[in-house]
Amino acid sequence: MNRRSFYRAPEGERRHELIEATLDCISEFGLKGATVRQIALRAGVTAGLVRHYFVSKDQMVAEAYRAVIASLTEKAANVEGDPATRLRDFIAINLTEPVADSRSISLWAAFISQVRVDPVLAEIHRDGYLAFRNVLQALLADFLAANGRPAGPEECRRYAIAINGLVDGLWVEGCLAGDLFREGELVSIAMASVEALLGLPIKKTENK
Amino acid sequence: MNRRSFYRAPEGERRHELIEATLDCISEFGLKGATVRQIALRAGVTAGLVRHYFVSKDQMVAEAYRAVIASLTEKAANVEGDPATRLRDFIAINLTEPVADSRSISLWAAFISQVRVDPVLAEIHRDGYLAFRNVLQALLADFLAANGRPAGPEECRRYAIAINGLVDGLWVEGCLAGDLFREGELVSIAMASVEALLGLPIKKTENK
DNA sequence: ATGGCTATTATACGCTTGAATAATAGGGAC
DNA sequence: GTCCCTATTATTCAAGCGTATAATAGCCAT
Repeated sequence: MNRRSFYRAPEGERRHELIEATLDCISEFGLKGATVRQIALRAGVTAGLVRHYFVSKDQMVAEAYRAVIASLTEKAANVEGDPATRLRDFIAINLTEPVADSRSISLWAAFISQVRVDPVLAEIHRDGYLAFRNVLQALLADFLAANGRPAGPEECRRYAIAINGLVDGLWVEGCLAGDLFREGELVSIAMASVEALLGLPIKKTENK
Repeated sequence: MNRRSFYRAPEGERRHELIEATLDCISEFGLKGATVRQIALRAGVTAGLVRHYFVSKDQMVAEAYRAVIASLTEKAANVEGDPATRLRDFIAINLTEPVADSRSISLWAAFISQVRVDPVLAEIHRDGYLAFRNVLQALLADFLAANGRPAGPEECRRYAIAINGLVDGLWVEGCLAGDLFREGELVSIAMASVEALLGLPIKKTENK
């Protein structure tokens, strides 16, 4: 008796809540501090429920990682407009919130640190990385073609590797020490750098 | 009786062994798997000894992080020769072993993921990052001056942020998926990218 | 050689962990 | 309404955690 009352949630909703709670805990307390009990507390349920939705805590964490990768990727992949606009937006999206914030990099780093330990996470990571880079590579191919500098796959690959590195590196810098930079400074540096790398302007221009 | 025989090590040596064992365990099993017992096993001692050298496991981990930062930084900071050579070496060192390998990034990520959790680690990180970037910034200032393009602190800062991001990003890419790149490919891409960013050649030339 | 200091081992303790189980409450079908 | 299914709570368990304490072995000074 005196048992706590509760809301009986639809499966998808509850799973989503649990995954979000998992990510909250990992970002706030680290992988070590993200215990089943802490996660359940955050999700507003009791610990036993986790095992009703996931076969193990590890599986729940892996699914949470998929969610992180997806959220970091999807925003950047959905840019629209002409090639120059898409390229600019791609850069800006990745270097401003919500993609660039301390929660994101905490999660990213927590999972990266497990890539050597857990082959499941390693595979999730590799898939996400290649997908991300391929989006960028296609974007660069379009942009170069539209600006009278069509490039073969090999050249695009090298550009994609370099610009991906640049954007990722600036993303890390911004996430970890955003206060060391002025508002919009990283985006501005990234834009100028990409222009220098490609040897082409990507600024918005009235050339219609 | 029947107590295990042991070697009575000098303090510095034993501390160093314990810290190395800590790093080995973190890189192989993650922060979660780096337990006092596992670390002691790796170091060839029993668990109790840890507390003889460190006031807590957390303190030992923090010192281990300092060691990581130092090893990632010192090699890059000790480049010698004329400015162009130093710049080239700086890039090459950071993108080849032993700085660029999967163990390094596992350790780096494990600690980064704790920056939000543990203020001590956060401070260690920030100090290391700024030191690293300042080395690069000084290096760029020298290089630009030596090539007839002297630049003020603000311009050097922007270049340092961009190139630091580029090198860090390529470092991450290489550490996590070295097999996706050809031998020396990342270094080659980095060299070409830095030349494009600065608008100056950094290749070895016979211009004496 | 031997006495004394301490680095090291060995063992135990209290706590937290992920997981398993049993009891119960929510809510749709009828 | 009442029955039935199952999502959820409550409780328990063994294992592993970091730490504390006491016994002991290595080794230097004498």
